[in-house]
Amino acid sequence: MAHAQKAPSGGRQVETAVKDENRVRDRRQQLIDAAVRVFMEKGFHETTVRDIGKAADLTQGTIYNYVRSKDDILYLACDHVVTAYQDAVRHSLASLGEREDALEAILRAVIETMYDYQDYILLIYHESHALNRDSLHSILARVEEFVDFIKEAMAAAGVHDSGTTMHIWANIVTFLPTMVALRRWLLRRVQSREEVIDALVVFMLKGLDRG
Amino acid sequence: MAHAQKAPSGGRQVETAVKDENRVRDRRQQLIDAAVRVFMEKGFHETTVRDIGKAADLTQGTIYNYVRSKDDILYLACDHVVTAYQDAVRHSLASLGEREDALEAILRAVIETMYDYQDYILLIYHESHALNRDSLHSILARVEEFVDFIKEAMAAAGVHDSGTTMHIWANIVTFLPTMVALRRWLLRRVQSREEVIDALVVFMLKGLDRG
Amino acid sequence: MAHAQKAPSGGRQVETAVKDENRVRDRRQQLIDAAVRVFMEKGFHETTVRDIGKAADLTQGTIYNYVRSKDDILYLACDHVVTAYQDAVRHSLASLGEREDALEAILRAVIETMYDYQDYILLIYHESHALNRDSLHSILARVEEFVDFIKEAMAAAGVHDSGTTMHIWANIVTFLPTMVALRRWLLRRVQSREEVIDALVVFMLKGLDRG
Amino acid sequence: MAHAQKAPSGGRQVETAVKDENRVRDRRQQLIDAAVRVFMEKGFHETTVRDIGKAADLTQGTIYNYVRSKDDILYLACDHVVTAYQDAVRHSLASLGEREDALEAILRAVIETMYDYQDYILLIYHESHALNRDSLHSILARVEEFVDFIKEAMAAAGVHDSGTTMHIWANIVTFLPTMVALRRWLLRRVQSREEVIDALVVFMLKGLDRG
DNA sequence: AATGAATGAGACTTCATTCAT
DNA sequence: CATGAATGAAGTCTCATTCAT
Repeated sequence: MAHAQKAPSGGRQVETAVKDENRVRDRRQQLIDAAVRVFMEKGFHETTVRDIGKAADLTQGTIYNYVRSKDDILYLACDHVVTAYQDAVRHSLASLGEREDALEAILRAVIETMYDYQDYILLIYHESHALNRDSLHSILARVEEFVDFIKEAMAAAGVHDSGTTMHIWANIVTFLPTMVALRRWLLRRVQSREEVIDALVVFMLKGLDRG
Repeated sequence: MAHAQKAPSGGRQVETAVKDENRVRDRRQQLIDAAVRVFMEKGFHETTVRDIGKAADLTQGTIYNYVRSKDDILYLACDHVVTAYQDAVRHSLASLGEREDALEAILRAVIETMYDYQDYILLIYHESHALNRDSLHSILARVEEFVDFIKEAMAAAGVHDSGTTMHIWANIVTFLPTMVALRRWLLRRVQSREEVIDALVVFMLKGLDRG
Repeated sequence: MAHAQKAPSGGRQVETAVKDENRVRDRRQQLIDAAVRVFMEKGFHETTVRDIGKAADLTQGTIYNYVRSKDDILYLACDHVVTAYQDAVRHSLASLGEREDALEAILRAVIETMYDYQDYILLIYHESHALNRDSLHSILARVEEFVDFIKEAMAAAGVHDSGTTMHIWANIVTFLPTMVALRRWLLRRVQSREEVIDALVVFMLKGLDRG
Repeated sequence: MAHAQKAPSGGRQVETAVKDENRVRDRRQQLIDAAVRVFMEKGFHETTVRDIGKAADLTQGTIYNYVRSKDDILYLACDHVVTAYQDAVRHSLASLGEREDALEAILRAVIETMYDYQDYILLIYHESHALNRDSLHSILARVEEFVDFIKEAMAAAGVHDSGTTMHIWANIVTFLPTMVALRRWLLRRVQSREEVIDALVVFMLKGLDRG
């Protein structure tokens, strides 16, 4: 068992045979970037480890020094992608302050970021079910955490209702925007980015009694 | 190996080596039912043609008399599943008449059917990207058709707005309910079926200015 | 799980994907003969499944229709080899009758057969530790059974002593002859087959108080 | 990469890249001890060079400074193990003197030492055929030398017969005791160490006309 | 001399598809 | 038309060995 353990904050552990942490971080990023790219293009199952290696400029043997299985790569890719999206939203909201229209700002941030990260979102929706139990749970836990984060942001923006309603609302607010990714083939034919975003913002504001 | 062609109403053609149309229909249904079942359980890529055969009580050789590839089976399964869901909604709305609350009835029908067909919906969202171009387009065409159908139903129920808004709205109405399937792992912890349905109906009514 | 089960009398089960029992028997024999040949020449670990396939005139895919793993092949080969040796001894002793010199005949049968099956015996001594637990136990059970058989034959030939002594004696009688295989590199330089056999028979007769 | 040559007394040469002979001797002993341990536990083929390194507290790179291949390690391990056993026997017999029962003492020494070195003996019988020609010949030469040593000891103890008979006898005396290792799974169920040793001594004494 | 990351050949195994019966 | 055995391409992963630092 030459593989040691590395714990990305809060996620599941992916073992590595390499000791130098900096190197692990760098090579993994190289690997993840390539994997995300090629998974988005061909899908996880159609992608071979060799494809990933080629895209990452790593030999197969080297890849397996930083990861124990192809599944690990998928996990790392999904984790990266989810984190990237959520961080982008959090970052957007960090500079929010106590504005009048905080709620609208939240909705807009969520949707706009979704627009920017469409491909990432699609990757998650297409491939996350190929994750094994542990990996999936780890990813879903991140999503849950994000839903809670949005729930709190909404509360801070003055949205109040029963717990169950807030729960559904937070789910709607985090889920409905995925439509821009999952229905883009149908939306793009008719609407521009701005139109879609505006329409969704308005729709949700009304749904949240803030129309 | 003369594969003739068979056109399932409106979809892409799947070739068969068998002449007798009735037999083709029967065997394919057998195949589809089994495939849907096993795909829902294990996923398309994890399922072997042998698995499907076992579930359908057909040998591998026989399967290939009614289908040209494993991909064909996926297409037939997806087509079946989408059609089943949409037919169920249409059926629900057929008995609608000119009620006052037609819009709410539409929304409720869409969501409730979604609840009933959760597993089917998941199958589509998980596996449709494994379809080849033609098959995917065929399925998406069905979805588009359904969105249009809902759009018209909404109009008939008195919802009027600009074309682009109606387009987005119809997309929201057909998309947001998939949340009950795609977020069930998070919703089920807190809410009952009725609560979720009611909340979604109310939310959408307001979003559509009918709250 | 397309593999059904086949139980070679008393041994562990090796699954097969093929239904026709006659075919399974024939193909397995083909496989086993080839495997024994090539294992004897190159050893189990140095032999690839492709090598076995080439020797057996079976493609790799076909092999895996009759066996689930390379380990299964080793098990089948070991089982065959042990059985062949033991059957040969039993066969020799079947025609024994109630002779005066029954004990000597037993010893001679064991040793001579060992001489004839030297290569088989070497295969067992070289590769049996590569078997997995279950397979090894199955093979060892066969050996134990054989030791008991010899023990009874010795008793029938008038050898009597305490149970523990009989146990050791039966072990010696079945073990010492393996020397002709395991020490052949050293024996062959000096002695002929007959000399070795005679010397061993005489030695054992004396050891068993029948000199 | 200039590998120089080092000759372990009388065996085949194993090259090293390191100059300092003391260091070579020390590191190799470290390596051998670890290798023997891990080979006994998992077998040669199942053991990776990394495993050996971990057990020896040496990195892979370092190992290859003292050895040219994994096969070299096996050779060193086998050589060590054979030597250890034989030295133990020789040591036992050194203090023998001109006793009446010298022959019995010899037999007892051989068997008892075999008992003590069971695991070593098993290692030889399990893995020596993985050695390459040269290495194997080197080990077998050691065995032959030992057989001759025992032959002479027997002669000194008054055992006399024709050359071929003496040769076989010496082989029996050195081979039969391996039964305590190779049949221990069957012997241990019934007999204690002392019983087995006594029975073997008695059996061999009689076989050698000294019963 | 030690380290440990990189390499890449090659092993086992799966499975969609074909085809003789 | 059904059967089910045969095929072989292709995939994942391991690991002995090398080599830059």
